[in-house]
Amino acid sequence: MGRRSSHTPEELRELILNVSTELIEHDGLAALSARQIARRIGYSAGTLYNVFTDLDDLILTIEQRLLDRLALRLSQVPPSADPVQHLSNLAMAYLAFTQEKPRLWNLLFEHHMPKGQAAPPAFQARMETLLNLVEHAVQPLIVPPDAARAQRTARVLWASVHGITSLATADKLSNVTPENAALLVEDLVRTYLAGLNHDSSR
Amino acid sequence: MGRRSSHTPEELRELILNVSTELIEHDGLAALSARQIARRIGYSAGTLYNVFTDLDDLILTIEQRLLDRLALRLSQVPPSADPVQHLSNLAMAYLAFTQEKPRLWNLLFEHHMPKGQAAPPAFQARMETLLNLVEHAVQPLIVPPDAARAQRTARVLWASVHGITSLATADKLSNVTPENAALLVEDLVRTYLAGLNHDSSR
DNA sequence: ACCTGAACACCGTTCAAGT
DNA sequence: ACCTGAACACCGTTCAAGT
Repeated sequence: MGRRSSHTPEELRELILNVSTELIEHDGLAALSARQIARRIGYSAGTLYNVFTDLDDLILTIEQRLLDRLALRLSQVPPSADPVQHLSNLAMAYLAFTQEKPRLWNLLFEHHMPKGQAAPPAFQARMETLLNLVEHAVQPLIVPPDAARAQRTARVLWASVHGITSLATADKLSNVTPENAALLVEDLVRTYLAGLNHDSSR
Repeated sequence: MGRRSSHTPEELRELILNVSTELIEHDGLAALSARQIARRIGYSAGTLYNVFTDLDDLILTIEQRLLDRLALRLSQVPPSADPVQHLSNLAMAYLAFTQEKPRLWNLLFEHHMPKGQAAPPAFQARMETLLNLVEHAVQPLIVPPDAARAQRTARVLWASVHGITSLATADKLSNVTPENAALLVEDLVRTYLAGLNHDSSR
């Protein structure tokens, strides 16, 4: 039928991303299909391939936007005089963010790169940004200052909070539910941080 | 063509489970398909549905076997006089187990129940068994004894170690890799446990 | 009783042909 | 330049028909 031109390329791209995001949040990654997206935006499936190289490309774009939104959210957490309180606030903001659209957030961990392929640099850069935020918040608690230890601490915290939130969302672990995830995250952060300067193995 | 009878029902069931496990470990859950399994076992796809109600049923069976093997492995961790050391050993055994067949282990978190459906009781029972093992190991560290606190502590530990191992496997978080996952797990367990009796918020 | 093969309603991706 | 529709090689699942 030739050009329809009812949308600019940018509009079309947004349209595809929005519809895809809705599909994922509503029914999970498994419900996402090129043909389904096409149906909803009123184009043929082939058109998707003018805008994205393939579904992986589309999905990675959604993931990156999600990370950007999380970074924005975390950067808005008000500073706190007490570093422990600040880290707790960050963890809670993270938890709240993931629980707003749990299926969408889950996308980050359901979706895997093909084979041994690593995530693209743009993706990793966003992860770095988020980790740096945590690392910075952790610094004051590492005495004497130790860059390597701060790095490790930030990663342990990040991964642990991720573990709690993702199990809570999946509802596979008894008593690890969305309802008490906050309790567990709070426990983790406060107890782990309390242990930082009392660890006999340090 | 009618009955082939070259396998007893039990043999057929094992055959399907084994081939499926290999497919998942080799290429991930996405590579598992009824037709692919059928091809490899030399039956038609329809036969799978004589043995399992659907692919979800098959996958859940594999997951339960996996949890059984992990429970066996953890139960073989030699007792240790020091509770912290024992929990560290358990965490390391868990980590080692997940890294032996990372894609297979990932199945537990890639695969989701349809809609708001919960995991079947048999699945949850196995999870309980594993958690009880950790809970038991945690008891000596909770003074004075407090059942609720021990439960929470065990869940926080479990979910946190899960978070580290799963991020390490997915290779999405910089410096959280299979190579240094052990370092991070060790850090988490020792620091968190050190904080148990030094947490000012307790 | 057990198994097959065709059928149905789906996929992702490509690309010649149309405007 | 942009888009379509057909084509190709796949899916999960069901079920009449065969032995």
